[in-house]
Order: sequence, then structure tokens, then C-alpha cells
Amino acid sequence: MMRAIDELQSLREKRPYHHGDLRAALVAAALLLIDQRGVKGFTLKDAVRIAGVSTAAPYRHFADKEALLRSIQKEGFVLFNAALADAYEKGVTPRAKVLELGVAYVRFALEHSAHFRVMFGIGGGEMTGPLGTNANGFLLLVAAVAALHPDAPGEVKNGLVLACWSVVHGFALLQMDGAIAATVGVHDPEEQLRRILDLMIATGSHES
Amino acid sequence: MMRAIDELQSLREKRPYHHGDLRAALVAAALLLIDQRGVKGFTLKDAVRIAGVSTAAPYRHFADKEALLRSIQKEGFVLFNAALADAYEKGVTPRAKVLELGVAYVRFALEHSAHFRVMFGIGGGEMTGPLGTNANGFLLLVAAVAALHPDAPGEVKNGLVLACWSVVHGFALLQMDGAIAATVGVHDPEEQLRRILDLMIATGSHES
DNA sequence: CCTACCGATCGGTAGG
DNA sequence: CCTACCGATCGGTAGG
Repeated sequence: MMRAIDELQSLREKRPYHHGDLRAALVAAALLLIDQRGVKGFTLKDAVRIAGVSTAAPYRHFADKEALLRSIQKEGFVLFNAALADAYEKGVTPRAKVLELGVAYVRFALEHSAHFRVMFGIGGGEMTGPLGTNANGFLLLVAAVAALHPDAPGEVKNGLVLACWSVVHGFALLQMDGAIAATVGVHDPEEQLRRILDLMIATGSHES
Repeated sequence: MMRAIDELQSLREKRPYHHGDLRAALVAAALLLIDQRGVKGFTLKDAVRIAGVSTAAPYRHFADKEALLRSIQKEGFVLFNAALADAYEKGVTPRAKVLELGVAYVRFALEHSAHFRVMFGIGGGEMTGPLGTNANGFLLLVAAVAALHPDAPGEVKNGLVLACWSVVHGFALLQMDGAIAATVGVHDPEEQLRRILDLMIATGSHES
């Protein structure tokens, strides 16, 4: 009797997980599963199976399944905003800034597709205030476009922001779904994207 | 004993469904549910609940759940291709054709979002050969772009097709998710889209 | 097209 | 962090 209790006590005082960090392991497992089966296809039971723990284990680190997803969403926005901030600084001219932002957007979507899916509620998600306070990256695009066309009216600038956002978003999703490869033969996606964005920026305001 | 059997017989010979067509009712219910909860969130049990029939009823019309979804996908492509064909004819000049195709694309996605989700596997779907033989509408865009720039090299034309496709796809999805309304204030989405597409077409080939 | 079920799976909890 | 479960739900089937 004493021995069993002592064993539990000592286990509790050791590392919280035999791999070092169950929380991180569960997040990693979730990202893997979401990548394979989408947000709605992701299951807590599958995650614990991968992590090699019991079904009750996740509740030590997350209130419930949604809490895990919210954690991933939050983490995603941190990574996303950081990537866009880097891109913004990388571009010297306003034009280059817009270009780099677009490339970074697509690259993030493809490299962190699970995060991206959770962030944008794609995969049957919910979009829990996705672009409310987390839209720092979005503001960078607004700034870059404003610097590109300082004299253009707000409407035109808004239009160009929306245009850029739409292309990169659509481009990323079509590529994630494999739709592009299945129809148009693309050799170098990033080069292709750069050309498209360049084409958009080139004209600037053309109407009034 | 006899009476019960006779009743079953007569029921079998009457209409297959008290509303007239269970198959259509199930499809309608499915579309409603997919609109609300996404493709993966859609449940056969919910559909029969809405249609007011038993859980076994759907299997008179569909082999299984996936068959229902495939049916919706197929129906969606028929509607989609018809809408794009109309748009293509509506536009007089090549430029107008591209414009109308884009507008029709987005309008379809917003008005038939459930069909659209199933077609493109959005919502955690699978993308069961979505653009293989069903891509008639896509070919119209290729034709319109080719007519716009008859002398441009294939690469450039490919790029413009991809650019147009990306914008309309991204624009539609951002709007479906409510992302646009949440950030950029858009008064008239369709007018906005027309401007964006016009901007893309305007430049044509700018490189080499 | 219905009743009555199955087998499987899921999120979550009790108690240790 | 585990064992042992619950309650609920799902896709699907037998038999009529």
C-alpha cells in the first residue's frame, strides 16, 4: 500500500511527461492530425494515441479539446505575425514590402498549413475572432500599400489591399488543395506568385 | 396479419416519400447542414431528422453517406459550369468575358456555398478528382485569356489564368468566412471585385 | 420507408 | 498521468 502511494508521489514530482513535455507533444500530434484530416477530423483520442498517453492525460494541460485548438490558433498568429514582420523589413521599397508580404503569406500557409487551417477556420472551423486583435500582420500590408500610393484615395488603397489579400489567400488555398498542380502546370510556384503580385502592384490606381 | 402486409404493399406502391421526393429532400437537408456546420460536420442522422424519416431511409437512395456527397459534388459542377458558360457568353469582348467569369465564380461560391465547399473539398473534404473531367468552366477562362492576349507566350497566359483564378477563389473564401467584412469595410463586394479583376487584366503581359 | 439494433468512436469524468 | 467508465452520437444493417 505504502509503496504504491510513494510511487505515485515520486512520479508526480518528476518530469510531467516521459518525453519531457506532454503539452508540446499533444500540440505536435494535433498539428500532424489536422494536416492529414482537417480541423474537424482531428480527434483527442488520436492525439493521445500518438503521444502514447491515456485519454485523461490531455486534461492536465487543456480544459478541453477546444482549448487545445485555441492554443494552436494563438501560436499560429504569433508565428504568422512574426513571418510577416520579417517580410516587411526585408523589403526595402514599398513595392518590395508588398511583394515580400505576399510571398511570406503563402509560404506560411504552405509550411504551417495546420496552423493556417485553424486560424482561418478552414476545415469546417469556426473562425473565433480570427482577425480581431491578431491582425497585426494585416496592418503591415495596409501600411505598405499606403506607402506605395501615398496620394491615392482611401478607396483605391483599400481595393489594392483587398486585391493582394485575395490573390495570396486564393493562391495558397488552391495550392494546398492541389488544384493548381492538377490543372495549370506550375514550375516554380513562388516565382509565379511574385509575377502575379508584381502585376497587381504595377498598375496601382487606374480609375479616377 | 393480412392487413399489416397489405398496408406495407400499398405504401410501397404510392409515392416513395410523403413530400414527394425523399432523395431531393435529403440533398436539400444536407446542403442546409453543410452550410451551417461544414462538410465534416454534416451528419446523416441530422439529415433524416430534418427530412422527417428514419435513419434507414437514405439507403434507399444512396449507397452510403459518401454517395450523397458525391451526388452533391456532381450537381454542384453542373450548376457551376452552367453559370460560367452563361458568363462567358454574356461578355462580348475577351476582356468582358474574363470579368464576367470572375464575377460568376464568386457569385456561385457565395450563393451555393455548400455545393462549393463539397466541390473543392473545403471543410475538411477530400477533393475527389474535383477538377479532372469537371473543369469545363476552367477551360472557358483559359479561352478568354487566350483571346485577350493572342500573341503572348503560353507562360504569360498561364500566369494570368492562375492570377485570375487565385483572386476570385481567395476573394470568395475570405468573404464566405466573413474575414473581409471584419477588416476592410466593403460597400459593394461585386463592384470591388470587378475593379480588382479589371486591374489584373489591364496590364496583361508586362515581362518579356 | 420503419423499428430495433450493432459496433465503433468520441469527448469527458471519477478516483486514485 | 492512469484505469475504468459514462453518455451521446454516428454510419450502417437486419428484417419486415
